[in-house]
Amino acid sequence: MARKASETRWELQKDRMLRAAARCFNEKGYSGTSLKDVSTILGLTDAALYYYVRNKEELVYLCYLRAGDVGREALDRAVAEGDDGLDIVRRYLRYHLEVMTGERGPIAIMSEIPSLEPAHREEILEISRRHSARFEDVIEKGIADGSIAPCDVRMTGNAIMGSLNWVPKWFHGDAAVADKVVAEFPAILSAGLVASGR
Amino acid sequence: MARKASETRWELQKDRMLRAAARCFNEKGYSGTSLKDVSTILGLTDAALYYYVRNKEELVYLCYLRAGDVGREALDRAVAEGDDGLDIVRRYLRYHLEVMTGERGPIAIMSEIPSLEPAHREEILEISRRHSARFEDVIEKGIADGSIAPCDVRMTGNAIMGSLNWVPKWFHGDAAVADKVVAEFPAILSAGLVASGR
DNA sequence: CAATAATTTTAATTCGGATTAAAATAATGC
DNA sequence: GCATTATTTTAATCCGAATTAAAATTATTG
Repeated sequence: MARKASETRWELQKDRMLRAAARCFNEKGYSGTSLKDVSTILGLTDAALYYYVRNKEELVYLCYLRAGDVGREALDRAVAEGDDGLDIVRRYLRYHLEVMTGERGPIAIMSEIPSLEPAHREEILEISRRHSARFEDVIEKGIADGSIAPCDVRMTGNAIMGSLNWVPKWFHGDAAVADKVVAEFPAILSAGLVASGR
Repeated sequence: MARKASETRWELQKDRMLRAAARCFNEKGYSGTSLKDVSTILGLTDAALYYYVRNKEELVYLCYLRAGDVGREALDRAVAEGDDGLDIVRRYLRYHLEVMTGERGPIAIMSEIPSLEPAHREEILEISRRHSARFEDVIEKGIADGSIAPCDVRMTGNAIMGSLNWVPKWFHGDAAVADKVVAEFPAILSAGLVASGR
């Protein structure tokens, strides 16, 4: 109830909880994850989670909100720092993958949006749609500036984002693999975009 | 598609059930799907499903087995009919996508392997691993025959399979989109593989 | 048509994990 | 050290979907 005075500690614990939950959801699936699984990672009792969250649905919702933030921040940064469209795509992929496979991870795969309650579902869907649209805009920009070969922007976006979204399914925290993912994936996923003559 | 000449009514209904279940699982998530959701699509009562399957876990398991079959058949056919490594990759993608987006679909996304019971889980994991390994072999073959540019085979395989696995997440049966997916995806996903000079 | 098997339904029951309330412990400010 | 607030636990309860058993319906076969 009270959540004013010591927001720092509260938020730290809550963030730990969200990371633990994301890990469970990604690895064990949503239905396979009980609140006990999450709380055990934190060294707590399942009931303790209700101090931070109203219910399991909200736990998923917050994981997805966090996932959305991470994606948006990566794209923001790529747009801010990047050069032409192709460069922005590659930076975005690298930045996003760095977080996914790094200390702030894991990031929840948004597999269970439909089981969110309507208001939350709409919000997450909107975030998701907006992110895809922004990414497609970058591809279009790349086509316009000549760095990216003309292509079906929607399908290409779907292809790249799908691959990215699936990463947490097979990446499970191995640091050596993380380096390889960050090093290889941006090039692999953007290889098909490169305009001829580059 | 190796369909038996005479399929019993039981087998036909069971197949309908598996497709209905795959659709529910993909669209509503596993936890969001009740047996009632599946049975309603078939015009049945939830309890009727138990005539075809021992329990919900087995329903998932059979959906995944089916998904595995579809992938294997597509790869078999691509290997049988294809030319060099790159051609096999492209055919595989096309064949697999044709089934995913066609009449036999939808195909279940294997998101909930961890919640399968141990024996089933191991079996599905093994099928999944074998499929990935076969796909990576094709990429290696392509590198050897010069059709595919040298690359990190494991990462490249992960990238392509991830994108493929995610398709049922955003494709929901629109025939026009299906055509576009089949037409565009194989090229998009294999574009990065092409050896220079092709 | 009778008889048997196949399929589905009705009507419970079960069961595990989510949720809650109250109590206990730990932290913090004065 | 005392009072207040923050955090966690204990110990239920709740709830809904999975599951089951028996009955009812529908198909099949000789």
